[in-house]
Amino acid sequence: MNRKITLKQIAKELDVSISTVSKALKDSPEISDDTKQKIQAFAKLYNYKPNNIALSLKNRKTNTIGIIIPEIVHHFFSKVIRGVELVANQRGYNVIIGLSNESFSKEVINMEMLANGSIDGFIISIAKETQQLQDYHHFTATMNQGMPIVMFDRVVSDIDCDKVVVNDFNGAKRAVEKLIENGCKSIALITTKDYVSVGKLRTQGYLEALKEQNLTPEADLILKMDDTLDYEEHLELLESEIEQLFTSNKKIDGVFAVNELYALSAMKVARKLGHNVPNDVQVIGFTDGVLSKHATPSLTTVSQHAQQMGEKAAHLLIDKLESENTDEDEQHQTVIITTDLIERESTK
Amino acid sequence: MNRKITLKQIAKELDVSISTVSKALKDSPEISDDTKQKIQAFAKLYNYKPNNIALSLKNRKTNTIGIIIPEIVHHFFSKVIRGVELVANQRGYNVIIGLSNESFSKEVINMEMLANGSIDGFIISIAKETQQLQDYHHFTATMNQGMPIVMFDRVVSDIDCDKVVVNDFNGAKRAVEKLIENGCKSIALITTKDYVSVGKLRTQGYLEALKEQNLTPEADLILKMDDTLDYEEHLELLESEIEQLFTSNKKIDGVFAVNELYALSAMKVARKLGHNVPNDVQVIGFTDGVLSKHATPSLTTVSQHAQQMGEKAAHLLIDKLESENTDEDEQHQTVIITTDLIERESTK
DNA sequence: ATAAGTCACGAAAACGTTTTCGTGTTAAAA
DNA sequence: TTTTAACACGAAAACGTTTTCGTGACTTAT
Repeated sequence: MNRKITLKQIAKELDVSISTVSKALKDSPEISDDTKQKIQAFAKLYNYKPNNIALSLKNRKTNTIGIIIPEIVHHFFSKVIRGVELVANQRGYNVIIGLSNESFSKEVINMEMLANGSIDGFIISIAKETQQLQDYHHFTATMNQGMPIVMFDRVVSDIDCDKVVVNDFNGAKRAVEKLIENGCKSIALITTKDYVSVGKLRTQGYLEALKEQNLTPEADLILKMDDTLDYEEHLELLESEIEQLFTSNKKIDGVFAVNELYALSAMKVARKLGHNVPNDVQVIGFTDGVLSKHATPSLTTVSQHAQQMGEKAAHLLIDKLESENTDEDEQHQTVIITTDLIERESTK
Repeated sequence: MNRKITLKQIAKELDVSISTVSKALKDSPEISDDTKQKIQAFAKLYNYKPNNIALSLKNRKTNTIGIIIPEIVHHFFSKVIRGVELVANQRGYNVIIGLSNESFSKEVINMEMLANGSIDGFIISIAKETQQLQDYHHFTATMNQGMPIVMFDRVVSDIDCDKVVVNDFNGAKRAVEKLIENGCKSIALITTKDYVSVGKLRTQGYLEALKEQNLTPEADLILKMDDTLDYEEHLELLESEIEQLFTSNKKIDGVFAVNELYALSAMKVARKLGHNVPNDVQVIGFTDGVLSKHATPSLTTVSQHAQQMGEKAAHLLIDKLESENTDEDEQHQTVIITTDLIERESTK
């Protein structure tokens, strides 16, 4: 077991000073060619690599970014991580993950744990519970310490930082327009309670599309799910709610759902009730998931370009980290990733 | 912008030495109650938290574990990560991720980047390319430096380290037995080329099940996919291969596939060819995915308990990190997670 | 009153780097 | 021959901790 070799050990072996070794390995002109050769050869032989922790301490820079997300077993978030990791790696950074599990306290603890020197900046999508509580002190505290934050997807408008979001409003609007174009007269919406920012925006997009086409929204057609429940575990609850929606509104011929699971369940329930998708009922979901692609019939969805969001967020953060601009009054930007409507078999 | 406060600053403000501050904050009996109170109050006021990097350097311990996986946009791997993160957090560790993207060189680079002091140990599932090349020098090198490794799922038997695997052989065997019990006479296998360790084991399980039931395996019924291709992107290739399998073997009434995508595609093709699942053809897959659960018909699968694997791997690693036992000749263990057959609609 | 012991604190080293600033030696210039 | 400059290297500080050891100032026991 040969522990990693240090400058000090090399110096001792070769009977020179630590400074000399350090400089030699950096090809400093201060050191004679002879000495450099000797030291470099020795270092190579013993596979010397500078200790990252020591460098971090010295430079007060870890070259590591922290990403805090509510959940990792989720196609959208894992794609975002992939994007973040991709550009982070390209630009010489590591990525450390923290899962809030949708819990406010876990989000806070995770951030505090990482903010004490472990990372240079955060990329965050906030927990549902945080959105409900509207307690953002941990964000402001972190930023006050000079640690930049980039929020994505679930952002909070009160906080002034860089953001990467999807145009939820437009994406939803476009989806509903598509349903209308395809002849739907009675379009249901399956969404979340309003405190979830993205759910709210998508709902507004739905309403706007109806309005522009002079259709009057009906409260009966809007199903707001309580998404504090984990419907992955309680599919039957979700399905029974949707079934009720269908049975009490026989004329439904289109469904826009704010996520993949709702959309899929809608298709399932529709089929169960004897409706054909897309002939009797057309369905559009929202997300980047695998389910949409592999469902039968495959699901038309609004694609969020998750990986692109991750890449953009990482670029924004690293740009900020590497700009010497330490002004207090720097400008923050919000990047909007445009959604695409991916047409598949669940629409005509 | 108030940068994080340090011991030195507190010491200066209160006109005591750094040592005194450090001890006071640790409630050392060496320090008088008066001074302790004063210092603790001040520290609390300024929200002092020790700098992790400095601690890491001092203790030569980062309390961070690195996880290297081939791909993160994958239900199995993200569940493993969730498991790792869960116990890591419980036990006071952070998790830093590296994606090999199935590439040997990225795996090596990632490991080298992290091995230079950033982490205390690795949890790894190796890239396909590494499995092909059979070049494991980066693993041995890392371990030689005294950095422990825990491998999971895709492990390499030549390397002596802790491992967490699924009983691929038994899981596959059980699945095929189930098909036989359910009356299948002609069971096809859709698997990968043999260099993928898990694919190989599952294939062996398939063969063993047939053998025990005195069924003779037929080469025609075994489809080995070249999994260097990304079939998520080229579904049609996969499907045409499977279609050929079905058309040249009309009597197929059961399919065992070594992953979710293959199984799903098999169902799709079967349906396309006019077969009913499960009445004409029964299908079983292998994995923990979402697709199986939400497919129509939902897919009977061999569950791998990915999260449990992650948890176990993390425990193994941290146990090793925290055992003072620094003996060279320590024993390594291989933990086998038993699979479960989850019966759904694709089997009778 | 002196020796011994406690108390409360500070100095300094250590973890592994980088970098600034000296400094002794040699070579070139005056 | 003396002054100056270049050269090649080392000492030391710094990043922020923890911890060992030392040491004055008291207190207690003799």
